[in-house]
Amino acid sequence: MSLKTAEKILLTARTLFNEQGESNITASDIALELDISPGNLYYHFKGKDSIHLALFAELQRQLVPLLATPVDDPEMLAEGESSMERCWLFLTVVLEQMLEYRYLYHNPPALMARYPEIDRGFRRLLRLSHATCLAVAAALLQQQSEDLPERRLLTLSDTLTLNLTYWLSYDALSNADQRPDAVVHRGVLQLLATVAPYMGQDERRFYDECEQLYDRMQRTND
Amino acid sequence: MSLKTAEKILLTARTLFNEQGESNITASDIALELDISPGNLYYHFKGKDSIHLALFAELQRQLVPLLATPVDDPEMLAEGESSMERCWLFLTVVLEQMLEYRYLYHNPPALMARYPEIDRGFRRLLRLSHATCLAVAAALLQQQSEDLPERRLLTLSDTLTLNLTYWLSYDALSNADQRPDAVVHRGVLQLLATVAPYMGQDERRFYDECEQLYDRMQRTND
DNA sequence: GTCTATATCGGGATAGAC
DNA sequence: GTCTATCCCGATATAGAC
Repeated sequence: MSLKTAEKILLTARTLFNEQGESNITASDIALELDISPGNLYYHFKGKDSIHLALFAELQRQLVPLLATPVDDPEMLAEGESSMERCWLFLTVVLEQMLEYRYLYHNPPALMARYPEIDRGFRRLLRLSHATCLAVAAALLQQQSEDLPERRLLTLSDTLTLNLTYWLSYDALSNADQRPDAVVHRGVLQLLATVAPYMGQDERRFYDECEQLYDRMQRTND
Repeated sequence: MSLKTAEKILLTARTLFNEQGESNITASDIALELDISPGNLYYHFKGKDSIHLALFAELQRQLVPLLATPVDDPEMLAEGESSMERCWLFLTVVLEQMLEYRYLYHNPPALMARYPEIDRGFRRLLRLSHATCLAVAAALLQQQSEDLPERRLLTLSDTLTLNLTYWLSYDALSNADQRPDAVVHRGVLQLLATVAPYMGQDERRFYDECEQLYDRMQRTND
């Protein structure tokens, strides 16, 4: 715990937001959890507002370059025979990153309404996600004999983006009983499942293996 | 405007919640909008809490029977040749109903954290939606030669449920520029698109027609 | 049923000592 | 940098007159 106070505040705030929901946490709660005084917190950040902006800036710094990778360099996912493995890994990393800031994905409109900056940023993030999903879909389908019409590919990317964006919320609501540490795996599987029906034999086989692997993981839970 | 005050309060609250976000509206805002005093509002409802519970009860009263229809009576969607038309209509009605209470879907965790009753109810609603989506998928795929393995059908229902639940939020974020009155149509199309790759020739043709119809609608917007 | 007036409470924010 | 003490304000909630 050699973090500076400012950093500790951001980390604690993020954790509390994730665990109890952003709207249920006050500046004093954060100070209390950290065993510092509210006054001290206000010395570092001018209230919840500037904490929120700082956290969102953090998320952008980490997620934007990550999401942009396959857009800037389509070869990254597509080349070789193992596009499936690459996509699987890539989506895992993305979802794990999102998980760290999941409070944001649980309730975008609330923050967007309060902070125009977050509003613009989140929409930008969503557009980027769409481009990323398009790249993922293209990589997975590249070895198909007949390729999808442009229109279909865009609709598929829409579905992928929606699933990616809201998976953490949906899973929290519907799979409360299952292993919480497998949220990310379930999410990746869900995304791959969306593309699965379009895939050829090889890719399908890999997907089936993932499915079985996941089922085995689930069983060890009982 | 022959509604009783209590009913007017619920209607106004719901409208304001939908337009400006639940967390940004206070009890006084509702009173102000209605041109009644805050005291009067508190005579009818003991604060925002009881308004929220009343609104959620309303939603349940309307949505539960609707979602349950195809679960209780699978023939409703499946019989005849026109299962596609029936599903299309059914999903339209469901989404329109959800649209009336969209503030809830924009931010489930916030309300669920505050009201255990809504927490239980929303999870119940989600389970029911899943069953409903399963029935819809089954109806659309009934005329397939080879039928989907159980596992795949469940995953598909998961995708449909997620898309149904979060479509209104996603559309509000990403399609702000497009016709707002077509949210529901876009949503239905999105849901059908998810099932499309599994469908046979006839169903596919109907879906393609929907797609073209929608595109024409969009163009009249310019 | 509806109003006005008022009490209460909690979170946001600042001043000034250490 | 950190603390204590305090102020401010908006939202919730109640009392009592009409």
